[in-house]
Amino acid sequence: MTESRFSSRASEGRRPRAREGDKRERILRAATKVFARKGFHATRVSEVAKSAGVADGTIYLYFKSKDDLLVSLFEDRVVLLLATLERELQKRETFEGKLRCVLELQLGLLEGERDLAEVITVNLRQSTRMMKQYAAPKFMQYLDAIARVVEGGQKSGEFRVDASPHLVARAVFGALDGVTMTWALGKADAGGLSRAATQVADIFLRGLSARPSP
Amino acid sequence: MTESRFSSRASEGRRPRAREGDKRERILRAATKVFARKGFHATRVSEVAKSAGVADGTIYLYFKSKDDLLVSLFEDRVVLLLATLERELQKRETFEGKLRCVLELQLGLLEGERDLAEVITVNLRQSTRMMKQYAAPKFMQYLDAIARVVEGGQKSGEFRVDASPHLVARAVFGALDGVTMTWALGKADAGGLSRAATQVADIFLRGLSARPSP
Amino acid sequence: MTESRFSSRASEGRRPRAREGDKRERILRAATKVFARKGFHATRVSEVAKSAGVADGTIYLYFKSKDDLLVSLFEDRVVLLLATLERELQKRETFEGKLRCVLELQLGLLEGERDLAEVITVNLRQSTRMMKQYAAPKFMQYLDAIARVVEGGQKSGEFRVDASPHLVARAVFGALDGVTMTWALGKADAGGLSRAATQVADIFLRGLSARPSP
Amino acid sequence: MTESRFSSRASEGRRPRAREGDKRERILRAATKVFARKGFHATRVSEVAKSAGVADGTIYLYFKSKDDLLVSLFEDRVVLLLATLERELQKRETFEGKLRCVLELQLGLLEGERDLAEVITVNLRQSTRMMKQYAAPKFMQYLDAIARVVEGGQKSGEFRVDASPHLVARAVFGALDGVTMTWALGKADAGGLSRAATQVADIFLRGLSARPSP
DNA sequence: CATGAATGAGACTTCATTCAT
DNA sequence: TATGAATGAAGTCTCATTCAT
Repeated sequence: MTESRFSSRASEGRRPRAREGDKRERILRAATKVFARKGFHATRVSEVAKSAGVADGTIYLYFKSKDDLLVSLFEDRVVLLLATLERELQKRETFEGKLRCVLELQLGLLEGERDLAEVITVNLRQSTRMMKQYAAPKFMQYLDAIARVVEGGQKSGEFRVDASPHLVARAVFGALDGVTMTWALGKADAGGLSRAATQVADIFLRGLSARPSP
Repeated sequence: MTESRFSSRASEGRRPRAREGDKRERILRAATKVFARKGFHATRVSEVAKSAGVADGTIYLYFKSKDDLLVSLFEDRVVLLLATLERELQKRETFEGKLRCVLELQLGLLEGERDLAEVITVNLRQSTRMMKQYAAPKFMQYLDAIARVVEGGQKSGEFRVDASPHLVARAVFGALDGVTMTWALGKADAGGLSRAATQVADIFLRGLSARPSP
Repeated sequence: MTESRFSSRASEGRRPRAREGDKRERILRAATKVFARKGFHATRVSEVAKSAGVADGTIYLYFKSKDDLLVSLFEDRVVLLLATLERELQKRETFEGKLRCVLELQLGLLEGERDLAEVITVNLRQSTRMMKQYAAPKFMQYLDAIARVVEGGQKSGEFRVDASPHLVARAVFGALDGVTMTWALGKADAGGLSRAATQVADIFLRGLSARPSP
Repeated sequence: MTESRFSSRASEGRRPRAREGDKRERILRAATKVFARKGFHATRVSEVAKSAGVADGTIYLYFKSKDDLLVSLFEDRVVLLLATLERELQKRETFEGKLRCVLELQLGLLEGERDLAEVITVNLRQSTRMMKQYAAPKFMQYLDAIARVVEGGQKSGEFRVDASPHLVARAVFGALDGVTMTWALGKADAGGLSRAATQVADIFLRGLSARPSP
């Protein structure tokens, strides 16, 4: 994973071209940690600043507002999922493989990043404006990607056709989200998400299969 | 479902014995509506008051704080789900029937109550204290109930045994939560959730089935 | 001391002519107790009501406002001191006797009424408007009475003349106030104030004496 | 008495290290003025802020709460009296001199600071928590210092022994407090307190004297 | 006369954001 | 770039007072 993941799409027009290109990153990392621990609203900008080892004002050199911190977090980390997903989906031949890929990616990317997982599954929903105006479209885009896999599988004859692709997409995403949330809020044991991915994939794939189970 | 579902278990020890016993209820209903529309944090107590047609201070005669409003909402409406679930599960013979029951109830109860659905799937997560200290245990309790159904099905031979009951429970809950969330945030077409319940149930049941699909 | 001490001078125009003429009194007594315990501002009207065993609204049938409660307390209990003082002063022959009378009355009246003592020495000052607009004039009137005793003693040759009567009055009053306050805030041992009166009187009388001490 | 008397011992751990080291001082001065004029409870924090020429929020950079403002006022200004008293008492040879010193200091320190005098004699008592938990102990400490002077005088044979040192201390303090209060609430004529100190001292000293007056 | 649920003005305090240094 | 003291708008909640019953 190169610097590309810290692409500057977000918060367009930021000033610092960054000699030490890591200050923005430090802030983002600190935000993830503190947001996960205390929740978005309960977290003070000054706490993120202290945790990042910068002055309060410095945050505003890299982010437009506290909300932008959350948006940028989403942008920088989650958008990555979409890009990776599209790329990986190409590589798989079967739609079964593609769907399994979706599951593995969504869970695999968060494995080992418990804080990020918690922010995405729990905290992201704390900002309504974000959910409705910003994150929702991204979610939809992601759900569409999943839905296309399902639809493709139906056309190819791999998946049963008596299920709405979009509904399935929502169910798949929700299932993974639910698994991740309880994992993040609970024990968060190592390897838990990877193992979960396989099991959940098995269930969905069998459930969607056009062919009788063996 | 009669008025009894709005029992006043929550916030025990409230003062007013209420000449018109519906003031507390009016506030709760207003809160659900406004929270769904603007989100918990973005909603001002005064907005709930205005929407309920009472004075700001009146809210504090029935609820300890703004947070308590959300807790009570959860208590009064969602806890109901648990009770109903336990009751309904008894009536079903097969575990397939029981699992289908879970799905139908979770979605069915929210059908027609879009605001409530949105509050539960989105807004409830806006209060971290609530999520971690209060709602989480309730969720766990609910998940346990689902897990027990899965476990029972495995023992009876109805369900395949190569899936962790708790993981399945999380996936099932998450899938329904995801479906509800997109429904609440999106079109929320009539009957959508009921139809969804059937389809999602089909997928999970087939996915979990111990017998080869026909 | 007859019912006359609960004369209805205060809060002129009160409605209740009182079948049970003790409700106003109960409220006043409750107010004294609660004010002494928690302070005037920290005391809620509802607390006085509960302590008096009446409804909140009932208080407003007997008193115009919370402030009026304090004013009335002052009126009903302290104004009594002035009246008694004037009466008693007449009976004493010497000015030494008159001054001793002042001391004994001020302390004697509060002896056994610790709550009242605390309200007067401490709580009364919590309402600025009261201090400046209401109590101050009463204090001045009381101080004047003391000053006249001193002045009389000076003219009669009993007291030394090199001390301002008004200053002495303030010092005497303050000394008693200080003794009362520490008594009320502290141990408040029985008989303490009476014994104190004698000692303080001895000091002031010797200090003011025109004749060399024996 | 230099600026050093406004040392910043109080509210330890304040954030601002203060570019212009007088902002805290400005707030304290403004608070003294406004508290004296309107009373503690009737004064709004925003009024203190306006009077100090700072924003409302700035007050909370230097003081934890409105109450802390009063406590700090007490700390910064009154505690000084104790320190000065102990120091000055050392310098006097006779106990007569020491007692006179107490009187002169207590009144002298407030002379010219009418607002402060009013806050201490009147407003300080407006916060019950303050009186009981905070100020009372300080008062006791101060009273003890006076009592020790009296006791010393009795042992040295300067003062008569038929008076409780603690009672005398309370009377002395009260007398000065009473004089100050009426001075602050009333005319507050220049030099009044100094002249008063001498007269009150004369009375108390003669009253306490072990030897016959000349 | 009595009640106590309801009112609503207004206070304290927080904290995201700014800007002079 | 970086800082962090200062700002001030705005929210939650309290509580004296009212008034329909």
